Amino acid sequence: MSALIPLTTSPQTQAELLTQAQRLAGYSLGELAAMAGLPIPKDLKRDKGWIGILLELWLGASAGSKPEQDFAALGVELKTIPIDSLGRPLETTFVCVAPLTGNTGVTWENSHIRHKLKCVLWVPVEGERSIPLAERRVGSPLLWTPSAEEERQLQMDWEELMDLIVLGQVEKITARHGEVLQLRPKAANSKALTEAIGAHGEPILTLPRGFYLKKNFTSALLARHFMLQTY
DNA sequence: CACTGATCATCA
DNA sequence: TGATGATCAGTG
Repeated sequence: MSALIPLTTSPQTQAELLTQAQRLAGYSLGELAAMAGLPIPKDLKRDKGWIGILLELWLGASAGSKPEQDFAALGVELKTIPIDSLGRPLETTFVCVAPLTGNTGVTWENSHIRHKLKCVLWVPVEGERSIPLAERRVGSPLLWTPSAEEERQLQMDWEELMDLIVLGQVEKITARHGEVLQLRPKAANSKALTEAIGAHGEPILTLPRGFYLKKNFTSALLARHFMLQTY
């Protein structure tokens, strides 16, 4: 019997990473935080990334702020995803910031988002606000690589959205564009602006945008793996 | 219910 | 400012 302890060093293989993630399944966030010596906030209002940080700690991810995958050596990105009692996502999933300028030569193949989604370790966590944060439990992890169909969907949406961005229509994009991928603000607040291309090709200032996976996509992805109902 | 736009903390 | 980690909260 081995004690449950956080990985202090990066996992060396995907199998090691997955095994460690599997060991966490069933534990509450309160238990994992206590064992890791991490203070537990009352709720996530002022600590929206707290669960992600906690899981990074337990899984030996290079914690913090690197513009790379969480497990660069393994080519794996870590994503926690809040789910309801039936395993359905409660929120869209942020993937990465969308490039609004300098997109010459950018294709789906060499895009940042494709690289991010090449391999993702999904860790579902109970997310209903009726459950106190400390009592929410970690679910079974899923090491995921997009299927051909999933990648096709992502590419279609990405190309549609990027076309609009490049053509100066970024401010006309709504969250309904795209079947599985959406573009929404991703900023500190509404006063944080970034450069983009205007309707007449001129530079404009607009809210930074991010790519988010819609719930229908992540729901199906989790369902495919866990064989849960998708409705 | 999904969509919308806004927001929070931390780091370089 | 923009990258990392995301969720909040109001409206159709």
